[in-house]
Amino acid sequence: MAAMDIANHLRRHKKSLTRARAEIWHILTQSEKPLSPDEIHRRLTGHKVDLATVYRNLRALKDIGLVREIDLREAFKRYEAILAGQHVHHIMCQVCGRIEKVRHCVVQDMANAIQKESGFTLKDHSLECFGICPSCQPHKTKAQGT
Amino acid sequence: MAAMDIANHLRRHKKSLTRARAEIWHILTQSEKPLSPDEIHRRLTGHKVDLATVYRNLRALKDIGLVREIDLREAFKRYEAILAGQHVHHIMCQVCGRIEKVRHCVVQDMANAIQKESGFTLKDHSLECFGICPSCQPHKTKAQGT
DNA sequence: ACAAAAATGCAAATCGTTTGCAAGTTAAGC
DNA sequence: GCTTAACTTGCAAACGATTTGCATTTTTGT
Repeated sequence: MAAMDIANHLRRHKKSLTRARAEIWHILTQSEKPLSPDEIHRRLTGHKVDLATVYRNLRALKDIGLVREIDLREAFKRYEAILAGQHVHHIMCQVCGRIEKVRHCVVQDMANAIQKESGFTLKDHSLECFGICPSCQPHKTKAQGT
Repeated sequence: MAAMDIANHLRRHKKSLTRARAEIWHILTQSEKPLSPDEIHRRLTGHKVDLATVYRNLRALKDIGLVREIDLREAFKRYEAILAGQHVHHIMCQVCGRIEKVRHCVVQDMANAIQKESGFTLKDHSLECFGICPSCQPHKTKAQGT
């Protein structure tokens, strides 16, 4: 999704390109990691934008495919801009909380196996990883479910 | 985790094997799919157990590795018993909500790639799939982020 | 059986997120 | 540019899942 296209993309879905929307989109595209609604809200600099508006816009952007919602087992969800159809997963350090992107993904390889095993057609998936980042090694952490 | 071992496992962690705990564990081991705290609560038949107690026990069981917490993009989390070190993922039908297990998992194959790419050591991951189950084909659904 | 530790019920509190509504902003056509 | 309909926003209240304080009850280890 090129930055230029956002206005058209919104228009196609009968959505307006509002100041809040533009600012939120800009913040997301500039961030190296997915952000929580609250983090986004705190980064808004211009005119006052209500947190409820941030939530409403994140949902709107998600609904039309501009934004991805990510669950890293925190108390809240995170959001990131979907750029150029990229397929991204994340790995979060269980010690320091650092979040990085993981571009390698083998899940599509599972599609056939899943199709055979369950008869489901795979449409989408969430894959989030947890581990220990280089600077936190060799800490130990408690086991977690998968 | 053999059913027999639960008492010992709890004892090792200074936890008691209470009636509520035993009942919740039984319900989880008998379920074919992960259950929400509320579903578990409603399935409790014996003496009255408060919903808060269900939450406290699920957390306790999760903390000592007997239970796995699962996020299927619903408003709540689901929980399932971890039996015999099984490694399980899930696929939920985007049309009817049916949930099935997916035993095939290729994520471990990603470990090396992730290690190289980010320097993280992979400790754990969440992989939940969404698609269309056999009886709901060939419905169409809106796209979702990954 | 006892004392100490752990768990429970109940009610209130949290906290992320959503919603109703009146007022403000944006889009589309003229 | 102006006008109206459609879409958004701020604000406050509502929500729903989950958590917590505390007095009481149950379980544990001896």
